[in-house]
Amino acid sequence: MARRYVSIKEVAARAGVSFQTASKVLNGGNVRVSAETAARIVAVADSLGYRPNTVARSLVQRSTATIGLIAGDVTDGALSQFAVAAERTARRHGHAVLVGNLSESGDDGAAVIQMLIDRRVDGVLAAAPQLEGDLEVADMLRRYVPAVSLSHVPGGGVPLVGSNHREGAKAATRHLVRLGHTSIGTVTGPFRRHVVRSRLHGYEDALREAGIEPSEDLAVEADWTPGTAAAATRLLLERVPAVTAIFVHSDTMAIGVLSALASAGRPVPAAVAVVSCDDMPFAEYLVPSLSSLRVPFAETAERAVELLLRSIAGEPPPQAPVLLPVELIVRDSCGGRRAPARTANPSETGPPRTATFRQGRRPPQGRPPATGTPSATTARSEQEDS
Amino acid sequence: MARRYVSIKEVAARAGVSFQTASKVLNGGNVRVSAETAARIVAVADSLGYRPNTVARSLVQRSTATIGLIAGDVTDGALSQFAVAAERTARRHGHAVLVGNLSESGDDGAAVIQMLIDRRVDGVLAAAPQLEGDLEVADMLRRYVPAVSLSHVPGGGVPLVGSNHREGAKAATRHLVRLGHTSIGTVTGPFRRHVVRSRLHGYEDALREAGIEPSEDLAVEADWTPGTAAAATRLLLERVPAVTAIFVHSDTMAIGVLSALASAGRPVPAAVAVVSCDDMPFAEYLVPSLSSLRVPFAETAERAVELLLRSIAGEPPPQAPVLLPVELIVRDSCGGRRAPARTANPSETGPPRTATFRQGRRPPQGRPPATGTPSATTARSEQEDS
DNA sequence: TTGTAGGCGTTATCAC
DNA sequence: GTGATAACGCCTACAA
Repeated sequence: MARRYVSIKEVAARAGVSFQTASKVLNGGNVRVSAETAARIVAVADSLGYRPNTVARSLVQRSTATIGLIAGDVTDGALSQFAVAAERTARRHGHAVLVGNLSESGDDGAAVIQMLIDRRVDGVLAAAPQLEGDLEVADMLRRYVPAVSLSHVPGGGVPLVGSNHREGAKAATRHLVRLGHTSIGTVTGPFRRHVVRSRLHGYEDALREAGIEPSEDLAVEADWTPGTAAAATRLLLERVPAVTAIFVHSDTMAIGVLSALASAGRPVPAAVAVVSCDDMPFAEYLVPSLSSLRVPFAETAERAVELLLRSIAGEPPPQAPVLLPVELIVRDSCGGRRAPARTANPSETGPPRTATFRQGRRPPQGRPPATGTPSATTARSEQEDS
Repeated sequence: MARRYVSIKEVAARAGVSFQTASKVLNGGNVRVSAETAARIVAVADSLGYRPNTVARSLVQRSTATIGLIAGDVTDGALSQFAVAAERTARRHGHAVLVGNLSESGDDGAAVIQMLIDRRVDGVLAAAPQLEGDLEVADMLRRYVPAVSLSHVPGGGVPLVGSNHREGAKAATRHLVRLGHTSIGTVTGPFRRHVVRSRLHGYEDALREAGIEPSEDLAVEADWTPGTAAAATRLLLERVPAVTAIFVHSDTMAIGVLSALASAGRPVPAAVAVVSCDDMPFAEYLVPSLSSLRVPFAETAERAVELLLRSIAGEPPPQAPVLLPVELIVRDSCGGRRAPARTANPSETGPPRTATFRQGRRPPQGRPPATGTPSATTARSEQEDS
C-alpha cells in the first residue's frame, strides 16, 4: 500500500538518457528526439507505470488544473445535481474539483475560500446562496482568484450564471391565473435570498398582469425544508382560507405543502392547485403528480464551469449575468394539462381540466425539443435574476 | 484578480532575515529564535497577507493533506448527505477533498482513481457501489493508495464502513409481520448490489422466523429511481395480487411505489403497508407519512474518514467491516405506531393500528437517545454487511 | 539530437 | 539564534 511513486528520473536512468530528455518526450511535445530514443523512453515509462507528479508540475507551472467548488444549502437534491455536473464538466476539461461545503450558519465562507486559495485552485465556483450577503466573501471572489457565482454577489464584479427565475415564476403563476385562480398564495424560501425575491417579482408580475393586486398575506416564508413549508402552508390557510392555488419554491418544500393540505382536508388539485420549482426526478411520482418549473441544473453547471475556465485562461468574462430559461412542466397537481412553451404563450387559452396520470411524463432522455426560444438570455439587470 | 501570491522569501526579505528563519517561525515550531525577531517576522507576514503555498509544501512533505472521494449513484440524496459529512469531517482534520463522480455506466472507475492518484491524494474514500464488481478498481484501492470503502470490494483488503442493512431489513420486515402481514413483497435496488442482497437476506430472515417461506415472485428489482420502482410495483401487484405489504429499498423509490399503489386503487396503509429505507428528510411529509429505516449517513461518513486518516497515518485498519446500526422509524405508511428500538425487541407486541399524523416525528435534534445497543458493531462476515 | 543550468516555494538538517 | 545547503519532482530555457 501507498507504494513508492516512480519519478521521471528513474525512467530516464533506466532508459539511459537524462531526465530532461525524458520529460520532453513524455510531455508529448514535438521535440527533436530520435524516434527510437523516444520509443525506448515511452516503453520504459509505462513498463514502470510512470505517472507524472501533478504536484511538482503545479509548482513550476503555477497552475493546479483544479477548481474549487463552494457549496451550500445542500439540503436539497438540487445542489447535488449541480455539483455532479460541474465536476464532470471540469474533468472533461482536465480539471479536478476541490470541494468546500458550508455549514448551516454560513459564517465560514471566508475560511473555506481561503482554504481553496491556499491550495492554489485556479478558480472558484461559488454555489452558495447563503453567502449572498457576505461582503468579505464577495471581496475575496473579486480580488483573489478568478470566480464564477451562481448567486448574487454584493458589489458585483463576479460573473454570474443562473436561471431566469423571475420569468419562470411568472409563467407558473400565469398558468394558475389562466386556470381561473384569483387567490394564489406562495410558499417561498428565505426572503433574503435573491432567487426568492426574483420569484416573488415574477409571481407579482403575473398577478398584476391579470389585474390582481398581490397581498402580503399570501406570501409565506419557509426555509427550503418540508417541515417549514408545511407550517407555512398552515399559516397561509389560516390567514387566507379562500386560497385556491399555491406556488411553492422547491419540490422538497412542495412535499410539505401537499402534506399540510392533506391534513387540512383540502384535496389537490380539486380544492387547491399546486405548482412548484426544480422538477426533481420524484416530482412526477408524487400523488398527485407535481407540476414544477424545470431548472436546468446540469446545463447551468456546464455553463458556469466553462465560463470559469475561460476566465482562468484570461478571457474577459461577460458583464451581464447569464440566465438560462426555466420550463414549466404541467402535471396533475395544478389540474392543468398542457405546458406552455419555455416562455408563456399569450395565445394559449386555459386548457381543459381533465388530467391523466401520464401528463407531464418527462421526455425519454435529454432536454425536450427546443421551442424556438433562445437557449440562454443575458439579462439587462441583475435585479431580475437568480 | 489572480493576484500575485507573496512568498516566504519576500516576507523574510522585508523582515531582514533569511527565508529559512522565517519558515521556522511561521511554522510555529518551538525553534530557537529571538522573540523579537519572531514577532517582527509574524508582523510582516500578516501585513503582507502571507499564506504558505500548499503545493510547495506538499511536494517536500510528500503529503497533500487531501483525500479523494469517488462518488457514484448520486441519483439519490443519500450520497449527497454522505459527501457533505465526509468533506466536513476531513476539513475538521485539516484535509481537503477532491471529488470524482462516476457516470452511470461506471466504466470509468479506474480512470477516476488514477486521476486522484496522479494528484497524489493521501487516501481514497470509495462511495461507489457500482464499482463493487470492478476488479481493476479493487486492485488499485488495495495496492496504490490507502483506501476505505463504503461498499464491498472484491478480494477484500480494503477496510469497509457501512450499515447493518441485513439487521435493518430484518427489523423492518419483522415489524410488518407483527402487524399481521403474511404476504410481504419487496421492491429492491439492483440485485447485483451487495446492499440489496444483504437486505434481501434480512427480509428473508424475518419471514422464515415467522414461518413464512419467501417467494421469488415477491421480490422485484428496480434501479433506485421512482419510475422503475413504480413499474416494479405494478409488476408485483400483477404477480401477487394478494400482497398487503411492501418493503422498499429507498425513500425515493418509495415515492414511485406510493404512486403506483395510488393508481392501482390500493390505499396505504389500509390495503397495503409500506416501509422504506433511508429516512430522507421528506419521508415524514409524504402522504401517508413514510415509515423508513434511518441510515446514519453522516455518522458513516465520519467514521469512514476517520478510519481513512488513521490508515494514512500508518495505523493498521480493522480487518472486519465496521457496521453501524440502522433504526426503524415507524410512521403512517405501515399503519404501525411504535418504533422498535434500534434492534427489534422481541418482547414488543403488535401495536394498535391507530396512527396519528404526529407519529414518527423526528427528534428535535441529533440522534434519538440510545437504547442500550452499542453504537457500532463489527460484523463477523462481510456477507452480512452493506 | 541531447544534456546542462536554473528555478518553482517550501521544509529539514546541519553548520556557524 | 541564525543562515547555508540540499532536496522534493518537474519544466523551460539554452548550450553543446
